[in-house]
Amino acid sequence: MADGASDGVMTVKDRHAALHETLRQRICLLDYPPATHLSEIALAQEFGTSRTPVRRVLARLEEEGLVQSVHGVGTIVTDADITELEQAYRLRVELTALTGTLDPVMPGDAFFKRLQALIDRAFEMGVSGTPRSFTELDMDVFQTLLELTANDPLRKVLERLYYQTKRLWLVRAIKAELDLEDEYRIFRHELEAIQIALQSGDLGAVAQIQRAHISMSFNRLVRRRNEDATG
Amino acid sequence: MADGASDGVMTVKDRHAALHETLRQRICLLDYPPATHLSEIALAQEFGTSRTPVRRVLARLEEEGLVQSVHGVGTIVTDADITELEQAYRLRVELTALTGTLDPVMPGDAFFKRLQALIDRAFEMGVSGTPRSFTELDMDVFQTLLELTANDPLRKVLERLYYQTKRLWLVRAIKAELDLEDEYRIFRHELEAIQIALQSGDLGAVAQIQRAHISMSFNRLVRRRNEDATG
DNA sequence: TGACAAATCGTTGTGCACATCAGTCGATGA
DNA sequence: TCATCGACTGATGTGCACAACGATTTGTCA
Repeated sequence: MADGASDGVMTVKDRHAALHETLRQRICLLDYPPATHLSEIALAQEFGTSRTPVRRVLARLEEEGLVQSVHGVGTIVTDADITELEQAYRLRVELTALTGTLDPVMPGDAFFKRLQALIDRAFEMGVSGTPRSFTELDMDVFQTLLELTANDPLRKVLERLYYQTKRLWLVRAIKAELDLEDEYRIFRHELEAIQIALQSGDLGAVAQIQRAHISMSFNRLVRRRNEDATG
Repeated sequence: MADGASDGVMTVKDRHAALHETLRQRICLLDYPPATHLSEIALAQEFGTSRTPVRRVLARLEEEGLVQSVHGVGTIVTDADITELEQAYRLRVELTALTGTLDPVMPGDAFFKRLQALIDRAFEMGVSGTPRSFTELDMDVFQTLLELTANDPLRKVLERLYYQTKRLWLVRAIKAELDLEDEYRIFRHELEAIQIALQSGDLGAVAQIQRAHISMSFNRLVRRRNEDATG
């Protein structure tokens, strides 16, 4: 991971960013499931520091809506509730479309190779992949495709919304409330479509494809919820 | 200001929010001009607390791009540079348009009265208003119009972008690099247009009007910069 | 036996002392 | 006189002890 500078030095902000990324990963991969109590002291000991830097990271995670700190109670991982995250999801859909119109950047050859490697990973995984490994792949794909826009504020906001909403899918997938075979197949198809659009040099199309798939993914989540409710 | 709960109690998060709002206001109204060194100790003494809560607020302001903390140097108010904020401005333009399509809410009578009061303030100010008092009015208008959408993530992002970009205008206005009479007149016209669209019940039109004016405002800032460069 | 109250435990929030770092001023030597 | 090195100053970052707070448990009385 691109933690520190090109040297081996770990400056203050690097450690902060590394810890933030680690905890965010653990929360979104459900290593810390919703309602988990995070101990500041335990985290401080694990990372060989004191509570102060840990608290700073937890405060940032609270701003991002992934945890919630209550005085006298603890720092609890927030629940991934679809009704509360629907607004975030719909905003994410619209913002994804903007990546095609706000400062799109045509990538170089190295990008195409990385994308091909990601597609290979998706096909190798096939149907044997676990929901967790699939989510890890999805995160890598997201971070990669984020490079297609140079608009930094847009990237920051999209990253926020992505990690806010991504747990919804993983929770449902682990509970076997989703047709995983369908999900994997659709994802592979999306990757190929994006590759085709990229080879055509149409970054607007890439954005629209992503937008469509995010929207469809949300609809599948909602549909399954409604079916469970009526069934 | 809606600081605490309905009671007079000031809980922890209320104090945090109040301090954050205060400092943000001071930065965006140029009480702390760009490059100002903010002293954690001085702020702690002013607000009758210690450095710890102040540092938490400053960290949040740094996330929002209003200040920058450097170890061994200090916490400095960031520069309001138009080239760096152009991406944020363009994103703000597009997001403003989304307020008309993502969870728009038709306001009640109380809202119309508040809007009329704001319009009255704008006309009373006329040409005698200072750039600062004009910005204060603009902030109140922004916060009011933000209620026209119920999409909370969208509101949070828009608020962020607004305070990031608003200093650009005020800096130019104070340096008399803008035609203030024009700016005031256009703003009053925008308010009336919004009122008309609201009375028609067309929230999408309200969003488009705002979008157009934000875009035009940015273009006036850019145009003036280019003229100064060539002149 | 049940209900209520007080003590206890663990947690986050705060304050303070110290470590660490960058910029500056001044002494010192060529 | 100028350059260079070093101490000094003031800032943010960190660690630790304590305060404030909420949930739980336990003890007591009706």
